[in-house]
Amino acid sequence: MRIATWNVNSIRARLPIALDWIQAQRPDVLLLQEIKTLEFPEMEFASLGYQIAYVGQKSYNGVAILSLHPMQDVIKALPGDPADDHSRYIEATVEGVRVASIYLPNGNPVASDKFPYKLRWMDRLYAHVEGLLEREMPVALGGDYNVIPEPKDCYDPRAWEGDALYRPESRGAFRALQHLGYVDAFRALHPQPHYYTFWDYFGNWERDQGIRIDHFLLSPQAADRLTECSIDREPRAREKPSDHTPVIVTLS
DNA sequence: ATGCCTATTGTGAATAGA
Repeated sequence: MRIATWNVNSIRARLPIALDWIQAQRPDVLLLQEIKTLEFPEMEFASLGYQIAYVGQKSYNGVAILSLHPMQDVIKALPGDPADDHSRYIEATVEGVRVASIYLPNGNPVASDKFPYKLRWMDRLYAHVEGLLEREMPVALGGDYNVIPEPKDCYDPRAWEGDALYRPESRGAFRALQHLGYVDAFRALHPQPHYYTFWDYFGNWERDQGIRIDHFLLSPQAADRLTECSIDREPRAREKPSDHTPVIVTLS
């Protein structure tokens, strides 16, 4: 079973690239973030055989799960704060695997209320995915975590000091998820430094100065089945790309 | 450190991203 995650930075702006990519790769499940619309363009993907569950929002945020197989028990918000109106979390069961599409808050500027919002959101995520472990089933939490886990996950750690993506609180909260028993799938298979999933639009792609912030966290039952995890840089090299590129995980 | 670019809303310039 192949599951991919991709922050597309607007599904409408990315429609040609996304349709090309999904036809070329045919993942069983594709988790999308930042669809940036209230209404997902479902028809185009349905005609390729994909079922779609999503929670949209005007202009900002928005997450989706596209699946070649039926989805069960969809939830469309991260529990823990009914007043949180950002569309940043959706979860479903596909072929016995619990999958989530996560768009974790950026958190910048750190001096604003956005940073405590990010940390509170990570606390809610911790509480929720701790509960998922009790199901003792494979869980794959994919998405844009907006966290650079370690120095080797960026080109120049000094450039990121003090940034919400690299602050000790953010990295600590990500590490806490791992300490619950969730495995960073890409890192487990690729210990080498300088693998990236995001490059800004200011020339960092050309210089290959990126950051690794899109991740799959796997429950023990999913990690036992982990055979492959890769970053597909091809969509980032195209015309009018997203600033993120897909990560694909394979479970036996 | 900031925002060189991109996207959205909506039709000009502000907001957000990371």
